[in-house]
Amino acid sequence: MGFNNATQKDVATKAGVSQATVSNALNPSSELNIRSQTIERIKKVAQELNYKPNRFAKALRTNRTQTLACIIPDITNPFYPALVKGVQRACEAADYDVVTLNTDGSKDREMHYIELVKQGRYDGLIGVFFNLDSSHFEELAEQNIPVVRLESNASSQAPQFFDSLYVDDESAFKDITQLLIDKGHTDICMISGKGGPQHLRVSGYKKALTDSGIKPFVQLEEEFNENGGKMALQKLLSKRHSPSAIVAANDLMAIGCMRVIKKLGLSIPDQIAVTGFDNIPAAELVTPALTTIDRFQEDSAAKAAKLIIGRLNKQVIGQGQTIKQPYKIIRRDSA
Amino acid sequence: MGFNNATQKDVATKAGVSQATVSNALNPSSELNIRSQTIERIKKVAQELNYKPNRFAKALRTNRTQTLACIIPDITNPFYPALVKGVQRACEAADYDVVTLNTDGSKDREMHYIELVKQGRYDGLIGVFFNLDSSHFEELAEQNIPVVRLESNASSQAPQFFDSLYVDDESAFKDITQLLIDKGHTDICMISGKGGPQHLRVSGYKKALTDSGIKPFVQLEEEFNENGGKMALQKLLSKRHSPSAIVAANDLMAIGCMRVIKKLGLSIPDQIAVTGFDNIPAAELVTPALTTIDRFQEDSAAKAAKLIIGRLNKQVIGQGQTIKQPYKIIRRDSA
DNA sequence: CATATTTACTAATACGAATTACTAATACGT
DNA sequence: ACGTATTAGTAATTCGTATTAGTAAATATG
Repeated sequence: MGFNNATQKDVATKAGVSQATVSNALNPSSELNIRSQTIERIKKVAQELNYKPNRFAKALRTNRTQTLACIIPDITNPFYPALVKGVQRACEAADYDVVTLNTDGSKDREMHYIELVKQGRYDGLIGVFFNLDSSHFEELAEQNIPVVRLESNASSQAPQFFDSLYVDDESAFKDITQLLIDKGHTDICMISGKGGPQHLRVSGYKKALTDSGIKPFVQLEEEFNENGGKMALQKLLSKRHSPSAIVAANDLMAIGCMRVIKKLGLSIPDQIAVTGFDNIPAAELVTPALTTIDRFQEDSAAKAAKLIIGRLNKQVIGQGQTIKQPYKIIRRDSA
Repeated sequence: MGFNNATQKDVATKAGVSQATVSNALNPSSELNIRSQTIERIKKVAQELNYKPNRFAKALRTNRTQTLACIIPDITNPFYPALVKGVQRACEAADYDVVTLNTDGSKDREMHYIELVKQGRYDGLIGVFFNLDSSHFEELAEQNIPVVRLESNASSQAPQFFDSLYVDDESAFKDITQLLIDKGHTDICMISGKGGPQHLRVSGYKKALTDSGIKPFVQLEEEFNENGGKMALQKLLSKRHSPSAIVAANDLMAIGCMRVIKKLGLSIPDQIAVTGFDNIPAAELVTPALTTIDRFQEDSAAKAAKLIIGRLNKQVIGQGQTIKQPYKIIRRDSA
């Protein structure tokens, strides 16, 4: 298992200096004086021997693991791969490893992974949490372990133990509902799951309607996936006549809902228009292609990772920030 | 950064023994004799102090990192999340971390990551490689770093430097083509990308046709994604009259192809039937739902991870194995 | 009963890098 | 010319664990 790796000692011997000097020469942060020609010589030898610092020795000494945790509900949920990729991209550039952990959206698992981070297994974490509030991150903050949460609203309470990148879901849903209103729809319903951020989406939908004097109708469902979308629409139709447009809380629900509409022989968007949220890959593959909202997951996540690394390098300091991220309506054929 | 973690020394002091004894008591693999009551006492104290071994110290000493690399082309390709999840599931159970690395399908990046593994950064690797052959894994084998490749055919040449889990693509495509034949199709074309495993898929398709005396027609395209599917079908239709069925080399190509068919106003499957391969999540979301082949990615990948861990624990020894994995035709509405 | 063996541990060291404390040589100020 | 800085390094120690080499006491053997 992993032999033949040159160590600082090997470099030192070949360059005719001590191990300490190699360490200092290669870590320019050091305060010690070394002649620049010596530094050059050492660097050259290091290159010749293909010296790569042993990150475990380094971690042991410095308490820095060069590894970040990326904690998400479920990598097989099509919303998350782009997020993970953004984190990986930013981390690769800085030679950080990233370990992706799935919580399944359960509080126990969210707390379990936080625990691992507290134990110093990772230098920082980027995460999407459904069940934790600010206080769960206090100890992490005390230990100086930076955290970025990717969220759906501005988490406002001070003290802020973490950085927060959020998309203004309420405003996004107000916008997409407005899009439907502008297209002349006067009967617009919403289907949504019951989970965390979803009430903001509902409230955005309602705000747009109130401004236009349209009466809201919201059908909630436990699951917020494709099946939830199917169920919600069926319940909705059993309660009232069919609306001219449906705002779904996310793409998966929208797609489930489209399935039911098509099965009923109704046309999309002519008889019922449908909108989603997330712009998952399948959104442009379904028929008709789904009108939805992109949250630029990959870029936001990359930004999150850079922020963490910035804090680890003391380039970013001070209180946790709450930073709004952009979104964009993607007009396709379903509305 | 990660203080307040109890060490073996702390446990030793509190239990009134030496650090070495703690180490030995907690690592039952050791050959030393320790009274079982002493072991119990140490374990109890360890629990009280919430002792967690420092995995970097451990890694430094043992050259074992408790981390596996999972090397794939692209986490945002819908085929891979399930695979990654399978690996994560198996690794979590054994307290291994998994670092997921994206190669973008490029040879440079594939080799780059192999290099990292050689440096001892990970204990083993599970990977999908498009551009590497057996010889690239020889050094890894010499260093006793176990490798499992997830492949599309039995890689046969001895000496076998790695384990291989493969799905018999040729046979799968023979089967799905046969399904179309059995449904009465007599004009079946195939669209495919040019990349690695795809020629086996083409040859499976051809074999089925030859047995039935139908003339094959294959349209190749550079990209093997949705766009590749679109392009391939357009080229195909510019060269010959439209077939009654199309076998696509994967789901993404099938979906692209379906888009073109629908745009032409032809019905699926009545005028043209379409089949895919992979059973990505979008396959059941498109309209009509795609008939395709499931490769049980998640389970295979979990098996791969367990195999790696088995080798690391010396529970599995000997030459690399080549193990066939199951597949299953998923009949939906597109064929 | 004297010696060999086993039992149950401890002391010392190693892993590779970072860091603290030290030293030898040169330069500087008065 | 003498004491003080500065320069350019080195030696020794540390991080937490695993392991090798002991050791002291208890037990077995002839």
